[in-house]
Amino acid sequence: MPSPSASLTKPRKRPTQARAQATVEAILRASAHILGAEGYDAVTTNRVAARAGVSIGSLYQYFPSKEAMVAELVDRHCDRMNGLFAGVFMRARHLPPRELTRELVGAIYRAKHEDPKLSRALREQLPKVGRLRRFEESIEDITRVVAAYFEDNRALLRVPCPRRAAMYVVELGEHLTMASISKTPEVDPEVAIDDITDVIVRYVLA
Amino acid sequence: MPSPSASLTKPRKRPTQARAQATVEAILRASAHILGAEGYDAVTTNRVAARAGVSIGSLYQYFPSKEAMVAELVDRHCDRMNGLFAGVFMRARHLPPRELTRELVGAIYRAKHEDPKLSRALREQLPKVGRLRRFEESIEDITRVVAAYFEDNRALLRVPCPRRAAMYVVELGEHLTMASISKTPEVDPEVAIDDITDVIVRYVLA
Amino acid sequence: MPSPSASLTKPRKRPTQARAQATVEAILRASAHILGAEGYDAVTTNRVAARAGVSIGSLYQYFPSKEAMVAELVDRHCDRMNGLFAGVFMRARHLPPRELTRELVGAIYRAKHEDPKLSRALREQLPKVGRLRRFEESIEDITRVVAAYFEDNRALLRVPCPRRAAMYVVELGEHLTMASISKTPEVDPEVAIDDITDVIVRYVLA
Amino acid sequence: MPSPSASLTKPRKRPTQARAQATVEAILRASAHILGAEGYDAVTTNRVAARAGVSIGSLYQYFPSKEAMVAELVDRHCDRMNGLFAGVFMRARHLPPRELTRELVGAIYRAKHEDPKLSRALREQLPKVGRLRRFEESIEDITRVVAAYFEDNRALLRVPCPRRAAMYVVELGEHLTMASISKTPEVDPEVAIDDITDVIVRYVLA
DNA sequence: AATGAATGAGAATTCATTCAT
DNA sequence: GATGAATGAATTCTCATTCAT
Repeated sequence: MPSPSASLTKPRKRPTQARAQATVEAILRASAHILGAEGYDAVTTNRVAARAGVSIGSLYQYFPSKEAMVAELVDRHCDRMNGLFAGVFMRARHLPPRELTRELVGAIYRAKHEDPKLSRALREQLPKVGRLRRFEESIEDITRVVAAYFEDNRALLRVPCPRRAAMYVVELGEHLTMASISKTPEVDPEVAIDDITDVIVRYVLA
Repeated sequence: MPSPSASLTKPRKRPTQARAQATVEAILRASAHILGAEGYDAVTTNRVAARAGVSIGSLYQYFPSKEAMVAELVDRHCDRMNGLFAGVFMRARHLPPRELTRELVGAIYRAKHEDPKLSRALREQLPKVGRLRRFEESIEDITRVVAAYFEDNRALLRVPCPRRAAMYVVELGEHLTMASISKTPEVDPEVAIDDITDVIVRYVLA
Repeated sequence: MPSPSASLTKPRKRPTQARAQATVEAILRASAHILGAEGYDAVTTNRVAARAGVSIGSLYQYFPSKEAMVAELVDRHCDRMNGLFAGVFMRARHLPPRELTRELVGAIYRAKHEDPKLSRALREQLPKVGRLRRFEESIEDITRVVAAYFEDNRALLRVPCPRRAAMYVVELGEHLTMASISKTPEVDPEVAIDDITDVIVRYVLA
Repeated sequence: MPSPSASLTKPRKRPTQARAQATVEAILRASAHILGAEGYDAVTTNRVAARAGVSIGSLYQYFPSKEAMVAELVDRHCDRMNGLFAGVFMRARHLPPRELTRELVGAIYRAKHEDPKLSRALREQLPKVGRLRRFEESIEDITRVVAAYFEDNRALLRVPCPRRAAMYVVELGEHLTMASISKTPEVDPEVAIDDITDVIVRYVLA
């Protein structure tokens, strides 16, 4: 029995057979490709189905709408980023602040760097796809983690308000990685990561 | 100044020009309103014409396409921002770097503050292709000005590459003002401007 | 400014030009034809537009949905029937009961007889088209008129409850005309009208 | 009766048949439910299969098409109604006409009363083509029985044409029961049955 | 026999744009 | 110039039905 709160962007059915799983993956891969290469408006359900080598009907078996399909892409992307952040933070939390920061920025940077245009498109289509709230929540989660870290390490901190500093830092980390990847993908990642780390660290540390 | 005895029924300028101007303004105002309030997808030519109190035919009299219409909006916005930036920069370029930065951030902040939603839509929702790329180009213009300033004042600079530093600084100024206005509108503008200035200055200055 | 309560079946715009009026009529004529000849499922917007010699876009200029289009057909039909009933009742209310009844039945019968299949389809598609309520209200109106007449002429009445008698009579008049027209369109209208009148009169009159 | 010593693990009938029967019943029950509750348009083969707890493949194992499935529903309903009518008619055919009529109306009334919405949907919402015409045919069958009775009892008859009288009477019985059940469910069934009987008898009998 | 994944024709609807008046 | 009626390609989505496993 499906949940009564089934939303418009909730996947339609859990594919159980391997074949179905493959279909879903093919669809998502096709969406991602078109979205990255030509932008959201080029993502039409028929094109996605065609590129996935699947009938349009199959697409709608698994996704109730075009938005749901892209939302799934967004969800996976967010999950991946959140997981990455949490994982690196766990592993590196006892490093000195600069190194910790560099690890975090580096992880995010490299993840987005794999497909800059897709990352950007995903970020931009959040509102259309009803995932803005979810994304903001995950940003807030991260901000909370950072703020807690700042509270615990006030001695290192240059700025007075840990809460607001955390917000700036997260905003800044998110945005500068994105901007750097979109606008200067040719710059050596290590250099870009250094720069972004630098912006953050200089602002925050005593 | 025309003679005061000119017939009251004879308009001073060719009426067509004055009326045409009014029509164009009404159209752009309507586009801007819809764009800010409901986003780019809601900006349809028919709706714009309706809201502007103008027939769809007239809209196409003045704009050859929807893209041209929105491009005009973008152009004006960019012209205004660039003018603002250039003006403040001219006036304040001999202030100490921190004050100069603060002036610039403040100007941008206040300009965006007038219509946060429109500013945001203009920045985030427009397709990044064709004439609508103008926004990005205008950012690049500003970046060039900043980079030139950095080149001229290398002595003050902490970071090695003025070009890249300029990019980070502009992105950061752009984005943090927007984020601050949208996400923490309750914070005193002066405080927000101070913080953003701080982020920039700490990063850049020796 | 359109009414804020604009419903899904409310026509989209009042056509003002003669050409537009002609378009609307052509669309409605085409709908009516297909509905009568092949039933509701055959009424597709594209077919209607094609048959009306009009583009699909034009159809949607005037009707926000397929339902709205058929609803307009229903509305016109109901208006016509109500008007007919009211008109005949006014004109014939002082005739002896049997003649009055015959006039009313005859008017309805002849109106429906013009296009039996269309009348039937219209009647059957009321729920799908969101006009059930409206139809029922107009039946209730008529029932009230009949009930009032019965109250005023209790002496003639055989049955005890004028209210319920009115309901039976209207139900019966509605349905028997419909059934007679659909199932035995070959029977001489005058005979059918006599029969139906007879059913009603025998039941009701002392 | 099979031997009581038959192995308990060996089903008495070929299991396939019993299971198949159960499947068919489940499918028909599901169709009937959806048809009654949400109307014919909501009856989709996939939904029916889901509600029946059966795969769509199985549904097509037992019914070659959607039409066949609904036709089976109609057939059963008609068989039941015709059987009921025939049974009561057999049993009561020698009662005086008024009592006979009352028996028949009562039987129909009670049968429809069991599931008014399904009865109504069956009558009003099904396409009148192909195998689904069966409903109309079944009405015609009943009409023939009534007509035959009228022929055999011309002496009692007030109206000249037994054939047409039969049609009116059946339509009227059908429709007034339905209307009474749907529109005035609060009225005591016995009273409603009396009224309907009265309409019929007054019309027909000398 | 059963399953459920896959199919695809076909339906409704939108919206930038054209053009006759 | 202005108007607004008309256009139709393009898009989303449904649902009866087939078929491989």
